[in-house]
Amino acid sequence: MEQDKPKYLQLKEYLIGLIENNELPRGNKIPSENELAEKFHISRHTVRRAISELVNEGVLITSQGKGTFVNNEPKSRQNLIGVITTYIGDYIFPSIIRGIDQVLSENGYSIALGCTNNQFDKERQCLENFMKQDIKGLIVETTKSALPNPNIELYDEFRKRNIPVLFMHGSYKGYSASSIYEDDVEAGYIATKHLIELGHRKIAGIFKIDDIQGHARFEGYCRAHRESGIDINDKRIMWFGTDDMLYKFGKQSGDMVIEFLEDSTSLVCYNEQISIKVIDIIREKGLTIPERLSLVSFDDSELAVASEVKMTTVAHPKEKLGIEAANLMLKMIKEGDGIFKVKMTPELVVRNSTGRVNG
Amino acid sequence: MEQDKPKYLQLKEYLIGLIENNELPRGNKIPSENELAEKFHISRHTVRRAISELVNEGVLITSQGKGTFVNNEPKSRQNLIGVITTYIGDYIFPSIIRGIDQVLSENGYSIALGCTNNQFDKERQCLENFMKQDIKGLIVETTKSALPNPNIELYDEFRKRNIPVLFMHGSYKGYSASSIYEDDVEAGYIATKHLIELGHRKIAGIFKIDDIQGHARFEGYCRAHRESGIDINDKRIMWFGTDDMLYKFGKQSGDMVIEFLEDSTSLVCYNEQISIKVIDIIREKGLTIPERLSLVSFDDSELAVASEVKMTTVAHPKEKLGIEAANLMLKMIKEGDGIFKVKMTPELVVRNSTGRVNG
DNA sequence: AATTATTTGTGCGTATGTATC
DNA sequence: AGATACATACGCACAAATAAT
Repeated sequence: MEQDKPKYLQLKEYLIGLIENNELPRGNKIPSENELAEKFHISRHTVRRAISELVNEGVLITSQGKGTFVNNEPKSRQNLIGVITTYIGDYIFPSIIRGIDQVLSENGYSIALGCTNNQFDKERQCLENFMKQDIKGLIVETTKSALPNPNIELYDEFRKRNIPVLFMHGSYKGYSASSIYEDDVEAGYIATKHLIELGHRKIAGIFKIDDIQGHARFEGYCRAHRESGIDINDKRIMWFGTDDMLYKFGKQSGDMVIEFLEDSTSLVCYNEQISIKVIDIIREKGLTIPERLSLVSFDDSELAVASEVKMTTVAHPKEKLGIEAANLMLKMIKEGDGIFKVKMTPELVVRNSTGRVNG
Repeated sequence: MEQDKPKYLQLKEYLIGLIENNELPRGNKIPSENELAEKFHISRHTVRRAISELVNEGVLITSQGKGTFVNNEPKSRQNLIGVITTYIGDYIFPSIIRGIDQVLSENGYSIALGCTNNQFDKERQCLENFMKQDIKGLIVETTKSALPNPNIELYDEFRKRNIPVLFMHGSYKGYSASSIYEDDVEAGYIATKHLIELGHRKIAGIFKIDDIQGHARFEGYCRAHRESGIDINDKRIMWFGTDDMLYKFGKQSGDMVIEFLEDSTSLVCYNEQISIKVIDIIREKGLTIPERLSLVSFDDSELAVASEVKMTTVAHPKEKLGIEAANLMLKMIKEGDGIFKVKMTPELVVRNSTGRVNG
């Protein structure tokens, strides 16, 4: 033997080597304790120690009177990837998960799921749960991504343990990490550009204030305006947050929304859950889309074609984003550290909620 | 000491007892090996064996030169519950998962997710993945539940390992297991009954053929007819499967659907994904709901109120079903074996897709 | 700063028990 | 019944880390 390593460790390595080189195939009997002791001129006690540790690690199985055997099913590898999403009612969530699951399950991984309901304390709970699981990677849809995050230290802890973390839909401000996201600035840009090309100049916008996606889409909205030399009027912008979302677009707020849209000929609307409600409000007032108001939405979910008015919308990559996220995660697991950024390009889907401006 | 158990096992139990009774609080030093050996009149070797096993189990931590200590963070328990769903695009899926997650995360469990896309081979893959994970329980939304299942042996394997299995949305035919489900017969019944009470006698039905839910809703449909002495006409029943679903209700099939509905004044429609498409087809022909056709749907998802016609529908318990499923799972884990059946009652939500029959 | 006692880690030898073939 | 192989158990010696003197 070699070096000054403990003899029982040397024997362990020797046995593992034999198994890995297939000189001791699965299920085979290994030499008896006495044989090993004799061969390496060590005591049987020392042999037993090496074997007992390998048994504990699930590599070997001992059977009194029969012998010691190489375990057929190697250690049950954990192969879990943690996935944290925000508000699971997020209507594009199932597509994303499906994409992730598709890739991961093919590679022998499973998804461990947690949802935050877009609340920091729930996010923390998820992270702490996953910390106890032996996950191999973490994919996180950011919670209230436009705000500073109080759970950064936990994310650091994962990285300290060499567990790669991948953010979806934008990472936290000022926190450097791998991320995969739709190019939301571009999405906001092409949505607005489409309306401008149809002759619209009075373009209202509804955006989400506590998600970075809302900020980005707004930025695209602004860029399209600037590029075309159209001034942006603050009165045409409405912001909403996770908390007042239900209220602001409920039945009781119909008049407020109508008033907000009064002076505009078109609307860039944050997502289809909101768009559906806006369409309802407008229809109830006897107004029509796109004649009275052209509307561009985002995501291209089931809801985009659920209404009689089929929405013109900027399609979110959804399932494809999930697939790419999973592939990137596998790469990160393989290659170890490094910060990756993947940006996915959105596409405009023109249906019949938009038309040339009237008058 | 006692009995004829191996001495090292007796010592292990003694130490575990001390820890559990808090006589050796977390982080404390336990007596040294020599002290224990002396106290119990056993050799130090035997003491070491007991301690080394406890170290391996994560109960103790040894430190050369310092001593042996009770581990502060007891073994990172796995606490994973496997959840298998069918086609994840199932539009009520997010709600169910949210319900499950809500309960499980509060109890320190995480969800391991897999989806089958309603295909048996994918279901098998999920089960095999979970077999390798050390899951504590399994909640399964049945795949093609009306057909015999080729993966029964795998479910048996879980039960052999004392991992409780809970089926959602009906268990497999002829397989006795715990299950939690909406009372779909009742759902079909109250949907049909509602139409009958509005004076309808010519009630068409669209049902899914390869899910047991489709069969059950159809059964309720039949019962309501029988009870009211109305004959069922086979020509008013349309069946569809997972595979021909997209085709049967796509644009190209509009005429076929219209022809199918020609002689009926109302429709009981399997779910809202289908209902939305039927509504579209009808609207394109210039017909109106509920004047020309009253429609009752199932599930009460986002889609039910997405269209201009707000659907009368039988509300699926969704989130509540998820919550109940998770609670039942926790109970099964605690109490061990036993077969539980939980039936949840659906409720009719009357909106404006149904009206009194004309003429 | 060096010494010493304590505690765990490594290693050998031996004996007996028990399951399997 | 006997040989073989693992399981339990005792005793001893020395190494290495730690803490207290």
